[in-house]
Amino acid sequence: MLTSAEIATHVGTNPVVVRRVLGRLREAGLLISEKGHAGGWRLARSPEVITLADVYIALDESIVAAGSPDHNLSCSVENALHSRVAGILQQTEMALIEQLGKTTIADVHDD
Amino acid sequence: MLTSAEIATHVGTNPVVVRRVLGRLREAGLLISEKGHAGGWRLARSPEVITLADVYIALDESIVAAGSPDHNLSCSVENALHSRVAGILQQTEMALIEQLGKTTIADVHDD
DNA sequence: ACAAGCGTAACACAGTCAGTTGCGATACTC
DNA sequence: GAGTATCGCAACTGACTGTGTTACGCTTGT
Repeated sequence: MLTSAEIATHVGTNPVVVRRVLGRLREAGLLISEKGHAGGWRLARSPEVITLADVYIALDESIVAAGSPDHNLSCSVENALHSRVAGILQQTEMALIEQLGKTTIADVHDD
Repeated sequence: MLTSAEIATHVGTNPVVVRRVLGRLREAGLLISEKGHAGGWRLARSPEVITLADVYIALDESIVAAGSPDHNLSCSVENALHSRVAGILQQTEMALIEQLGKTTIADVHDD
């Protein structure tokens, strides 16, 4: 069980920033936070069953993202380009998630 | 042969912005710009042999990029995490480029 | 009651990017 | 040679974003 302040000190930032990020992981069910005296943060599940993909998805990063096609755009070339690129990006994102899914928190910790 | 002003009007932006972007494609050898009266922009090669990967690389996007590992960081877990993630991202980026390489400008144009 | 912790809102600050203006250099036309 | 159209580039602005910070309320254990 670690407090926001401890984590913040360790990574060189501010407790509020830590709570902002970890809060999203809590919403996703990856972490549990406890309030009050002796509160703090801990993993919601065993580190062996949390993958980097879980974290990536929880943070909703979508590094590889295609914005919506800006409907009603008159240029057919622009449309065609967007379709193709969007397809490729989606495919790439799935590949990324698949790769991230192969590494667990425990794997990283044991290196 | 199109001028920056024509292209800018078409995509709804400013000629200078167009020149900024297309200038990078020119540096990469994908486009040729001609100065003076009746100048403008044209493809440096046939659209059949320019791929989306060429454009992606020319623009140096690196959508999927891992910053340098911030050398000399004391936390071994952080190090291990960075190594693994960087590897996955690099692999993903290569896959993206490979996919982009399968589509040429001509392909997009003919849709 | 008090202290320690999270949750959240509000604000400041720096960085980034599109947009804009201005000006010089180049090349074509007359 | 004068005029005009174009690119090349630098400088400035404004919007947006992300981090950091402060402040305050709520929860929990001693």
